[in-house]
Amino acid sequence: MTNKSPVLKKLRNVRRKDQRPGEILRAALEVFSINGYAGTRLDDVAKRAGISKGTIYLYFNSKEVLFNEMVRHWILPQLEKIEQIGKQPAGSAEVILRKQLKVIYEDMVSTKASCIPKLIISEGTRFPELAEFYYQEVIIRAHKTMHETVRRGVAAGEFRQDALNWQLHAILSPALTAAIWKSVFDRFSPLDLKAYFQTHVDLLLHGLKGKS
Amino acid sequence: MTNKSPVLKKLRNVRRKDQRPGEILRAALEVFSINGYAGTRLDDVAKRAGISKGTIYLYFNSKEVLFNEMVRHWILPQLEKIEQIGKQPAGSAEVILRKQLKVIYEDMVSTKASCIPKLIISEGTRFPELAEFYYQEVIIRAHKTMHETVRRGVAAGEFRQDALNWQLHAILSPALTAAIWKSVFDRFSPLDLKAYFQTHVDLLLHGLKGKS
Amino acid sequence: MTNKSPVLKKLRNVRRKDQRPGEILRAALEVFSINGYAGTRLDDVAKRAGISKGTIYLYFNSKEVLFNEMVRHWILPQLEKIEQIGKQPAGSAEVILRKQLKVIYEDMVSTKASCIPKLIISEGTRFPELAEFYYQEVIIRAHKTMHETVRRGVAAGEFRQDALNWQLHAILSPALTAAIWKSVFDRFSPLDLKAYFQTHVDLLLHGLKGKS
Amino acid sequence: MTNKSPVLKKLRNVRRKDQRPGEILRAALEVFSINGYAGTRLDDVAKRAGISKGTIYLYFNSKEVLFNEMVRHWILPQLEKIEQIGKQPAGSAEVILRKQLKVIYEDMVSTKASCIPKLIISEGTRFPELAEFYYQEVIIRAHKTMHETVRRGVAAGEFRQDALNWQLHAILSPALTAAIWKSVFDRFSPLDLKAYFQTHVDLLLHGLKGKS
DNA sequence: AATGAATGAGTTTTCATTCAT
DNA sequence: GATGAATGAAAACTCATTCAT
Repeated sequence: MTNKSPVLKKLRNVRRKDQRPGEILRAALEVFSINGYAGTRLDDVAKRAGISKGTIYLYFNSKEVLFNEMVRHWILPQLEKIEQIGKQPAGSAEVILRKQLKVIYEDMVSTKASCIPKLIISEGTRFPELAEFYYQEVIIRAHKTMHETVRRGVAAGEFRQDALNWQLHAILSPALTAAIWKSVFDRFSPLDLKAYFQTHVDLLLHGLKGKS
Repeated sequence: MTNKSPVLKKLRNVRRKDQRPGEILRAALEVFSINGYAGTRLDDVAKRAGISKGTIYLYFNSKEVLFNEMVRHWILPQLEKIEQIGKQPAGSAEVILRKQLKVIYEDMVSTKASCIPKLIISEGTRFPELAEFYYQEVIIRAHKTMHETVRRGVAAGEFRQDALNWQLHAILSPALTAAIWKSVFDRFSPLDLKAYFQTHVDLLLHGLKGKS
Repeated sequence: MTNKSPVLKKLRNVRRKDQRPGEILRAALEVFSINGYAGTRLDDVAKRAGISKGTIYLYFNSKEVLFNEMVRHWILPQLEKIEQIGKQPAGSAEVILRKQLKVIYEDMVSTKASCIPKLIISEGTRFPELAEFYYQEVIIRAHKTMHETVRRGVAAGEFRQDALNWQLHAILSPALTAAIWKSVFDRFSPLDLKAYFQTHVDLLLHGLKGKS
Repeated sequence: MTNKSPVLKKLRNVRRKDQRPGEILRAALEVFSINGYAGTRLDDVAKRAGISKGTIYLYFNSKEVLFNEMVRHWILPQLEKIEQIGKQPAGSAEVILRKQLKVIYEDMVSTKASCIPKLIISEGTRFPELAEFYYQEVIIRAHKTMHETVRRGVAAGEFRQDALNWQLHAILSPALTAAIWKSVFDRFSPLDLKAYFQTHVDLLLHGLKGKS
């Protein structure tokens, strides 16, 4: 009966109270990413969170608000990863680039939030601010950081001169494709993420280092 | 009053009759790709096709049937392109690869059907047969064809030995990314498709040809 | 089988199509006036109109729109009566006043729309534009017209001088009270409208004609 | 720290305890009279009373019970006024009538409870017992009392003989109208209650005293 | 073949009521 | 006694589908 102790009860409750929105946001991620915005019933989100439909409305004013806050909530970890990418220690451009790509794969592809890119793609037309937010805060920032690394490599004579002109979409896109593959096609042909990552890095570095 | 002639009417009608499903499929592509399956109202499809909602049901038994047939209809051209890729004439592996990639870009990215990948990604979870169909008939076949080209290049000493181990997702993914970019982010930052394609080919060929 | 004649069918249909909104507005008047705005379920309006819930939305965009248009629709006849009041022929002020009051009673109290005043009173706080519309277009205009008659009577020496200072609410209020009584208390004590009207006219005219 | 003394606390609490229902009934009057029964959320009543929603249920078993008790609570003062009307001292019928009307105006129109008539009108259909209670205990009793005064005036030769036949609605209705006006239209055109009362009395007495 | 009015099942949203603390 | 988080029944509103014309 230890869990009947008033102190413990209070503790448990406080924790629950604070967790509620988080639980909902987690359930929302799972359900929205399977069914999309319009295809998701709040009943299902509630059921997955183990609460009743009405409870959602205690924390989020509408389905649309829930969706928006959910996406932003799960983008945050990606933003933090981007920060890390920028703070790479000194070293050869190649080493830095490898580390940066590794960080991107780890979060964009291997975590719970790996379905975020799919959601942005699916709902970007209906929620343009969300698409723009993702574009500005995740894609562009990641691009900039990695471009800086390429610039350093070129300056050091490590990379080909014309690598500077490369479209950065082309440099990052394998990571995006991996995230999508995990969400959509993995059931038909599971992705060997390690090998895939290796291919990506090889391809990129050979491309960067080869003579123009 | 020429357009009141019974013969002309009939002619016009026959033509119309044949065009009807096509008009609907085109309207459906446009509307579904913007709103997704659940977010699309048949009213909007009808409006865009310039017909009434009931007419859709003369040609398609349900929203779901329409969606499925629509996707398959617009995947067809991609299938045909894939066929062409396989029938590449002899030549250096590099030349063939360039041509193959060009064909893929032309159809997957530059045509009306360029939103199909986005749709497959968005609705693949809800329509798994569709996702599988796309996986088998488009992705796998394109992979196989290109892998054969790589094999030829390796045999001829044109490409690095270990290129055979490369995950083909990584080889094709830039094209997928381009299609998605066009659908989702182009409004924020328009993609320079020519330059993007160039980067992709450079990256790939330098990677393939570089020494292991 | 005469009603299967194509012409008749068409006629019937056209009539129905044009009547639909009117039928809904009638049902809405009946149900809203019993339950008030918030207490009314559109299901009940639909049931009373003999249609389904969805049909209401073919003609009115929301419950609120239906309510507003309903009130305005049923106020129209009152506006027309007001017009008539203003166009009274010459005659002694007393005769004109009697006719004017009769017209008011006939429409405000004896018709289907007699519950409009009750609705305005009940919902005026929540729909201030509606209350103001009724105030401006019904109350004020009726006031002005009758005040003009009083003025004429005073000028002709028929009415007391100080009658001009009378608050017109006090002159019209018995009609309002009668409408309310009909809607609320008639079940407990049915109003003898003829006698009530007689009292009102007597009271008013004795008051107007008595010496100051 | 005096307010931490247990005795004071208890005192304060006792007082609070006794005031609680009254505070709720006051808040309920304000909110119900603005939004009507169905349009009122208990949350709003609680907020206005400065308590939590659950607390209401400590004193009232349901929204319906609260509404009923609230109306009866605020009708009480009107009942007491009616008692006073009946206990008028001797004097001319005119003087008594003036005093009686003054009392009615003072309570029905000038107090916090002046929105009660509007509430009865709005919700009378849904709460027929309430409407009947108001009819029997307020309207009928006021009518009877004033009719007795008229009878006295007629007997004394002070009023016209046929005044006895007058519908009493017509005699009291200006007061009702004033209460309604205050609740609904005052924002568009504020009622000058003194002048309005004067008109009412003038009109009535001239009518009563004029020769038939 | 084509229409579009009508339907009603399904979804979002609200809110009276309960209850653990 | 007081709270306010949680519930779920009920109501507004939507839209795929039908069908009379």
